[in-house]
Amino acid sequence: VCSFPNAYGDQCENCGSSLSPEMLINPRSALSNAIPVKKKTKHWYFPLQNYEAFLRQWILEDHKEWKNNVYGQCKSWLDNGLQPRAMTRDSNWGIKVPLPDAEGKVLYVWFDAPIGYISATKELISNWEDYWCKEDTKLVHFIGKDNIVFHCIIFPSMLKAHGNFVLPENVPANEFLNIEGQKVSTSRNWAVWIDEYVKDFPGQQDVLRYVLCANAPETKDNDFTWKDFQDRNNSELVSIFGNFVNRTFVLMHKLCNGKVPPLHEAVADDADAAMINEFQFAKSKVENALEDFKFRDALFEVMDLARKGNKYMQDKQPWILARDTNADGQPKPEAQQKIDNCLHICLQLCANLAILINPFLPFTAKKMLHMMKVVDKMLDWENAGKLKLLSVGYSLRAPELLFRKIEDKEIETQIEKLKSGLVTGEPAATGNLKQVITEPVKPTIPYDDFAKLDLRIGAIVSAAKIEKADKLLKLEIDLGFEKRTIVSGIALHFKPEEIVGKQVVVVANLAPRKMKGIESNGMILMSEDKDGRLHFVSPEEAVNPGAAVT
RNA sequence: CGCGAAGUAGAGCAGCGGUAGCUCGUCGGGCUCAUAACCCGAAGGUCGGAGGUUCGAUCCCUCCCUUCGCAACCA
Repeated sequence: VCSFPNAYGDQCENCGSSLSPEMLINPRSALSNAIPVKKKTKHWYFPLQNYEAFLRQWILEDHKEWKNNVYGQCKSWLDNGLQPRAMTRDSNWGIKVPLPDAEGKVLYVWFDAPIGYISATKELISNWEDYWCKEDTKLVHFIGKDNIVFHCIIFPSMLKAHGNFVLPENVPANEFLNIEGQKVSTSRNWAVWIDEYVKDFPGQQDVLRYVLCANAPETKDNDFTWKDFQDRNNSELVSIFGNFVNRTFVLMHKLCNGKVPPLHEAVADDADAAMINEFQFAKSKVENALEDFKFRDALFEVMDLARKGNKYMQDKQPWILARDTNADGQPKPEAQQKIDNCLHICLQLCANLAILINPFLPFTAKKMLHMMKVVDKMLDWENAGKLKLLSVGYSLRAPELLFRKIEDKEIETQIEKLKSGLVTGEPAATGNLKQVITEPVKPTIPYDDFAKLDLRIGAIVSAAKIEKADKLLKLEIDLGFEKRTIVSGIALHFKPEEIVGKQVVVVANLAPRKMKGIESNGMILMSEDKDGRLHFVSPEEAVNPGAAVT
């Protein structure tokens, strides 16, 4: 349609046209550059169209609560009409089709991958059927947006066809998470590798968990940035959550002899009651958010409870009450009772926070258990919302910091690491046009400016070092219609004898210039890679010298 | 070209017909048990753009722009 040379067999990245493979002009293999040949083949199909009615009812009517992106995508597929889908491929690797007449056939990825979910369960536990076949099982697929149709249309149809398996209850597909503005790519090494993270931030696994959850792309694509990682750690985990737990423990040791103080009903006030109510309230808010797959909101509610704890303690000011002393320097009994009440509630709140944060930050919950000297069992979810998790009179350990501040320098190191590890310029053969921008793109120019350049293919006829010049080579270039002398600053990168015969791109109408007394008539185009090495820009295969580059 | 999702303060998100809000960040003041929180105050948004419906639109309609995804021998 637009004659874009790198158009794929399904869609053109340039003009966006949908293409069938046969519509391609002059098709080429991206790997070998060979001309494709049409072949006859045979495949096994799944009659997806037979499940259209079922899917319409099941998704469009019975699961209106699914997320916008998921529901919309499914509706679009169903409205366009389902087609039979090939479940086999011709390939020399993969899961072989176990049929006598299926030589050279393997199963389609999306046929065997989801079945793999089931076999993985089987591998793991003996009662695997409880997870896949019982009516009260809730199957939920946590996926990214690019996999929606496979988990909502194809796999459910397969399960339905079999008949004995439960269907997904929900498929809360997320959008994409980028890193520092660019798409994650392990092949380009644009990623945060867990093993390296653990080395660089030992014991801080929960920080990454926190940031990834708090910033999850639940409704739109999102960015992971190291700055945000630092901010969320320092201002939320350290200052709000960590600080609340820390100040509670410090005060408990200072004002209550390191023991859980009693709650004196006689002096308890509305603020105490209100704070206690928040326990149960927070529990149900977290619970509801989790049930709705709103993990960001759920985590926010946990933090919000810690925030309320900070405020409660601030309003109570036990450290001020402690100044109301008798002659012996000890707080008066009534003051002490108020202090007891405040810290009793703050400590029970810490226990509650441990339970609520456990699904998100398990290591942090464990640390808190240690400080509180209680058993793992306390973290059971049904304990959330309760007031008497820590027994009165029980002595607790000294506080240990749950989180530590992350310094600017650490963040800079990570950003540097990320950028320096980036692998740029994927092979052109992959047809990937989205190159990494290593330096800013120059201002836009009109086409006419570009047209002023006369670029030609030339062949290097001879090359020689120029005396008293480290970097210069004197090249004779054959442009077909004439031979030219061009001086090029590439002597540090190539030996003269190595480059003779090579075809290169020449700027043919560049103003002549003298270098070391030799007149250079043109310029050779080079590309510099991330290691500073130079590479010729050359035609993929030999063309006639003088050919224009446009 | 088409289809789906998204575009709201520096960042991350709510709101979805009636004076634009939350968390974090920024600036000023108070307080201080704490890796400091909390309180008070302030700055910062023509809610992607243009039309339309309405007494009134971030919210409804139309068109447009931008980003991501959309049947792979990738999972």
